[in-house]
Amino acid sequence: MTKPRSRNRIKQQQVLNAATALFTDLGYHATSMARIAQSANVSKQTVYAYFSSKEALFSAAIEQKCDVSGLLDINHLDLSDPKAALLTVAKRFFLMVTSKEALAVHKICAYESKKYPQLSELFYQAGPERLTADVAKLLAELDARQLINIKAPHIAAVQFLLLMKGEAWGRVEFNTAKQLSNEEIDKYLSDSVDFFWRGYS
Amino acid sequence: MTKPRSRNRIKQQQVLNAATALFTDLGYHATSMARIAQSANVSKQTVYAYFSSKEALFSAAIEQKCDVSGLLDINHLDLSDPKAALLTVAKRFFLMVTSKEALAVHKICAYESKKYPQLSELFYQAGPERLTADVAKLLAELDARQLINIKAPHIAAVQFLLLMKGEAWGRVEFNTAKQLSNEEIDKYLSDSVDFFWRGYS
DNA sequence: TGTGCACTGGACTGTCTAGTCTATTTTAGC
DNA sequence: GCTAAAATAGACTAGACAGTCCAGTGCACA
Repeated sequence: MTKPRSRNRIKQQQVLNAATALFTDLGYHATSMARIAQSANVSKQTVYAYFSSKEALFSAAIEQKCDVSGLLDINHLDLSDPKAALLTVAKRFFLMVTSKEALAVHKICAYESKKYPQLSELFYQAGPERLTADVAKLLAELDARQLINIKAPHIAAVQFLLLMKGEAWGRVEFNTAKQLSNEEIDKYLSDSVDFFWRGYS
Repeated sequence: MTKPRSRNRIKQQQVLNAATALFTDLGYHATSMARIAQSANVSKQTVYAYFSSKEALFSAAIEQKCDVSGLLDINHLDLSDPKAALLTVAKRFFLMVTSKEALAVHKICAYESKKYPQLSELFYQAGPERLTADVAKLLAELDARQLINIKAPHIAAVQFLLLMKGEAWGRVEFNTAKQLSNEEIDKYLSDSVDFFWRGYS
């Protein structure tokens, strides 16, 4: 029953998409296979034709949301104004990291990291590690052009990304009553880019 | 059956402790009431005598782990060497935030923040908000003594704490195969305190 | 010594859900 | 149009688990 037969890849994708939406929205336990089938407009039997178990479907569903390659798009930045370039990266990163989907995947991978260690490993590599590498590359480039003074780009990249999460990220993650305004966030990001710049100039 | 009768508060605490241990270890769904009763050396009936439902017990169990007051102990620091004081705070913070218990509570509150919004609110206030306020107070004191130049202590405190999580925190959170050594962590923390200091001197 | 409360253990109910099975219908290629 | 694979609806099994019920035990206090 596990083997995906040849014909209809579309159904498989329907199932996967429905599963991703439900898992990230409701979590693992609150999402039933029946509900996934219903939401995908497919019979339960079909779900099991493509995915051998709930666990397998869960893994496949989360996996397809882990990848963030190209998100910061660091290769198309105008480096003539390096601080502005960093601010652009900071804003892209912040938007991504506070997006509903990214947060959901983050939570679910962290929570299920015991049950699915290979999944959280995958998340970490395709997510944080990838982003850090991108930023490190950018910082190394700025250093090579003598626009900034960074001898350990990886560490600096870690610091940069952590900084840019700010208070707002935690507040979104825990869905607190008080949320920061866009103005506060913009100010925080630009202050933090300045701060980062001062530390490495 | 909901009312806790007068006599035996000890049993109630036994139940609560067992529940906390199991919930933080296994998560909400994987922890059954029967198992809690067993682990507390108590009958299921007794569990229900003190806590009206699984949800109520869960809330009570997590609540008792949220509080981190006094953890950084900022009032007994030697401020004659401010950078050393910051490094001390950084180390305390890092140890706390990567501890098994803190991570478990963090994950569970984030994951269940939709189902238990009041719980994640409580966590945020008793945890991150509290720690940030402590650090902000310390930074304001350093500023008052003209040892550092910080006009927005709250923001600087947010930055400080984010920085000190480092790469190691994420790796512990997601339980990645590669973990950083104590030497790497110590180096990162002291580098980051230096970096923070440069940004605000 | 007797009364009543706290507690125990285990049986029991109802519900939910992963996963299977069957009989039937749809679809695609020849 | 024929055939076989693919899909469907829905019934069904089996197990887990929240929460209740009950009959009985032990302890505290008067």
